[in-house]
Amino acid sequence: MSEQQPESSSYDVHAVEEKWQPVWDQIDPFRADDAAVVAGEREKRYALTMFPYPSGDLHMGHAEVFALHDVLSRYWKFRGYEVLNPMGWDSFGLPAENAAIRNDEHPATYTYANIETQYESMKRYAVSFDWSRRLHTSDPEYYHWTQWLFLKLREQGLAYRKNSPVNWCPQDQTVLANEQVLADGTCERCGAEVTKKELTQWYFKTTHYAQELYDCLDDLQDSWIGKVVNAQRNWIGRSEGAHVVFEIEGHGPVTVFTTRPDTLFGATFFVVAADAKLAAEICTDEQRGAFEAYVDDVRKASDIDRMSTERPKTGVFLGRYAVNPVNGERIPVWAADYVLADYGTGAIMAVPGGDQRDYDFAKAFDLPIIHTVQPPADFEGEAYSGSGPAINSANDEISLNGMDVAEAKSTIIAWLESKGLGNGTVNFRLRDWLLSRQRYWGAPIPIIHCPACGEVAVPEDQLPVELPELRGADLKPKGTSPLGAATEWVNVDCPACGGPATRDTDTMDTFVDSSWYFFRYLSPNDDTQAFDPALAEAWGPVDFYLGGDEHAVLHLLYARFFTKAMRDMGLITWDEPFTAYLSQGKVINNGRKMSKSLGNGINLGAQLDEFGVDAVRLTLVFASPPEDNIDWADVSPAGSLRFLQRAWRLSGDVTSEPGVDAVTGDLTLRKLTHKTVHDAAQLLESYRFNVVVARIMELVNATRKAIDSGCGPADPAVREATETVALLLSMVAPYTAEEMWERLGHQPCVAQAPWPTVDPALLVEDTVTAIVQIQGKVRGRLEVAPDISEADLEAAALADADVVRAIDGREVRRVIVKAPKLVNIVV
RNA sequence: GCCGGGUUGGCGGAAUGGCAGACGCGAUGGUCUCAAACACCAUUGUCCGAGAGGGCGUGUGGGUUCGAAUCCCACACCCGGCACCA
Repeated sequence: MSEQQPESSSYDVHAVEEKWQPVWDQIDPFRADDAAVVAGEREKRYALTMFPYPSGDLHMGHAEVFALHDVLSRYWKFRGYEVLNPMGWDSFGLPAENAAIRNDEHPATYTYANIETQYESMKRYAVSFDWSRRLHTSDPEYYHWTQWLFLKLREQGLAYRKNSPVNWCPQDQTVLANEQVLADGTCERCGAEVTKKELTQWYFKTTHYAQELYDCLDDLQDSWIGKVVNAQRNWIGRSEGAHVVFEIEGHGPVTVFTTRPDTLFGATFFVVAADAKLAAEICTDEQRGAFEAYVDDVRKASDIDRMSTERPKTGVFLGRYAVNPVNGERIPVWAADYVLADYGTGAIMAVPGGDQRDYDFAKAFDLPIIHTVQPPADFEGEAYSGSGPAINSANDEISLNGMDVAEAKSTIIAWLESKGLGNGTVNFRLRDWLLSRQRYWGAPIPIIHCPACGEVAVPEDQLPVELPELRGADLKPKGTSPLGAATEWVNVDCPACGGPATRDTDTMDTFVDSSWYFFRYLSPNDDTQAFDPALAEAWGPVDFYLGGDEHAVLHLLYARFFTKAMRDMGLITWDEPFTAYLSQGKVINNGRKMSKSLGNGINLGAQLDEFGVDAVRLTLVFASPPEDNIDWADVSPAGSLRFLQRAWRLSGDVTSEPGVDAVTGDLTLRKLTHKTVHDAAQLLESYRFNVVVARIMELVNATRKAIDSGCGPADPAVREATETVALLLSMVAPYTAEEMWERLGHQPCVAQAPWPTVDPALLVEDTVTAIVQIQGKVRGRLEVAPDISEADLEAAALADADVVRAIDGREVRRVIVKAPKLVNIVV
C-alpha cells in the first residue's frame, strides 16, 4: 500500500493529454448532425466563438475565450441538444502581408503555417469543435462567396462607389472605415495618426438599416452584455428632431437638421460646414477671398486640433443672408469648422440662447443672442438647454410661449409641416461602411471598369476572382493597391461589351469576410452556393456568441448589417444573427495589459507545459465572472492543478462497482450531489461558470470527507458523487474527467454520458435552519421541519434559551415570522 | 458634457430583500520528514474580551423596511462608449 502511494496520489498531466487525444479523434463526439436538426429530431444550439486571426500561436486571450465557450457548448451537448460548435480562421489581413514583404515570400506561407500551429494548439486544448466544418476566409473556396455577396449587395443598392474625403492610414497605406479610427484619431490596427484623403471608394450602405440596427437593440438588451448594446446605441447615434428649410437670399432653399425646432425663434444666424461643397456655393464673390483663406487654415489645423472641444470658435461670413421661416428675420450665413460636413445636412440654424457652441460663436463674432426658453431664476450659465416654458416665440399665426419643450417641439413641427417649411425627422450619427482597401491580402472586389460600360459586375460563373500571384517586394505599400501592378490580371475584356477594360484593384476590408462566416459554417464545402438556406433555417440564428470587447461596434455591427441585408435578399428569415452575446474580459498581468514592451507577457504554451491544459482551463473559468478581466498575478494554476488531483484521487478511492444503485447510499452526500447538479444547470444557463466550479469544489470536499471520515469509500453515494464530479468537471477539465471516468469503470467518453438525473425528492431538506433575529440581528438558530407552521416556529423561537437570554426581559413588541427560515423579534 | 456599468476581507470573488465574506488564492500554526518540497489537518473581516460573549463592518451621506451589500435619493471615485453630431 505504502509503495503505491506516490503512484496513486497524482497523475501525469501530459501523459493523460497524449492518451486521450487519439481516442477522442476516433470517437469524434462533437460532430454536428445536420439531418437530425433539419428533421427536427433534436433541438439545436448554435454556439459560436470568434474565429482567430492566424498571427503566431494561440495566446492567453484565446485560452480564456475557448475555455469559457467550451463550458457552455459541452453543457448543451450534455442536455441533449444537437450542438453546432464550429471553428475556422479569419485569415486575410495585414500581418501576413507585412511578414511577406519582410521575408520576401507569399502571404499565404505565413498565414497557413500559423493556421496549422493554432490548429494543433486547439486540438491539445481540447475544445469541443466540430472540425469537419473548418474554414479559412483566405481560401478561394471561401472568398468566392464573399465576392458573390458583394455583388448581391450591389444589386440591392447596398454597395456603391463615391468620391469623398476618407480616413487614410499613412502607416498601413490604406483607407479605413470610421469604425477603424479610434476616438483619439489613430488607426485601430497600427496606432498611426489617421489623415484625410479625397478618394473614390466602395461603400456598404449601412445607413440604410440605421433605424433597424438601432431599434433591434431593444430586443437584444437582455441577452447581450449591456455595454455592447450601449456602445452600439452611441455609435449609431439616433437623434429625433426636424428638418427646417431656410431660404438663402440669392442662392435658394437650404435644409438644416435640428433636435430643437422649438427654439427656431432664437435662430439668429446660420452656419454651413466650411469643408462642405455648399459653403463654396453660397459664398459671394466679395467674400470669396476671405472664405478660401479660412478653408486653407481649417485644412491645416483640422486633424490635430479638430478633436478638441475647448478650441475657440472660428468662422467667416459668406456674404449672404438666410430668412428665418418663423419670423422672416434676415440672419447672416457663416462658414465654420464647428459644423461637420457629413452629419445632418452639413448646415445648421444657430441658436446661441440655447446651444453653448452657438453661444460661443455668437460671442466671438458679436451676433445677437435671444433666449427662447425661460431659464430658472438661479441659472448662471450662458446658453440654456434645459427644460422650462418657451418665451419670445410667437409670430402672427402661432405662439409657443408658455409651452414646455416637448409641446413646443410638436407644435412647431406641425406648423412647419402645414407650411411646407419642414418636417419631423430622425437623424443618425452612423455613416456608410467604407470597404475598399489598397492592400493585397484580401478578397478582390469583383468589379470590372470599362471605359464604355462603366462599372460592370464580374459574372457569377466567373467567380471567384482569384488573387494574382504576388510576393515580397511586389506587395510594398505605395498608396495604391499592389494588385494594380499585376498587369495581366488587371487587363481584361469587359464582360458586357467585350472591349478592353480593367479590374478593380482594391480588396475588401477583412471585416467583410467575417461578417458572414457563421453562415458558411453551415455549408463549408458547398461549391454551388454560399450556404444552404435550409440549413440556415434549421441552425440559425446563433444562440450564443462569445468574443472580445474590441468588436463591440466593428464586427458585431457589420455582421448585423449583413444579416439584415441577407434577409432582404431572401436568403434567411430572421432579423438578428446573434441571439445572445457575451464578451469575455482580458487576461492581464500585474494590473497591466500584457505587452512585449512591458515584458510582462505570459506564454500560454509554457503555462500548458507547466500545469497542463485542464489546470489552465480551470484557472481561467474559475477566476472571475466571464466578462471581468483576469489578472494572471491573482490566480493560481498550481492551485487548480492541486484541486484536479484531489478530484482525480476520489475516482481511485471508490470501491463500489459501476451501476450500483445509489438509492441506499448516504443521504447527506446524495442530497449535496443532487443539489449541485440542479444548481449547476441553473448557473450554466446564466453563464455563471466561476460559481459552477466553486460548487464542484464543494462536492469534491464533501466526497473526500465522506470517504475519510463519513460513510466510507464503499458507500454507493460516494460513487454517485464522484461520477457526478467527473461529469460536471468534464465541461472545464476534459482530460481529468475522462481519466476519472475510466477509473470509475466506464467506457470512453464522458462527453457522451447523459446529464445526471436530479431526484426532486433529494432537493427537499428534512430540516432547515431557521434563524432567529432580535432587532434584525442574528441571535439564535433552530433546526425545524420545512413545513413548520408560523405559530409553532414563533413559539419555538420565543422558548429558545439563547433567545430568551438575548431578549433579557425586554418587552416583545412585535414578531415577524417567515416560516420556515426566519423569525425577527422586535423589542 | 451625454449614455452605460461598477465600488464587498490581504487578493480573485460568493450572497439580488432574510446567517455577509461560499469557493479559491495568499498567510499563520501544526502533522509527516534528518531536513526541505509535496501532501494533509487547523485557523484566518475587524475591534474589545482570559473566556463565554459582544461591538463594528459591503465607497460616502440620507431614505424605505421588522430586516438592506441587495430597493430609492444625493454625492465621490473607477471602468467603458459617444463627443463641436446641431
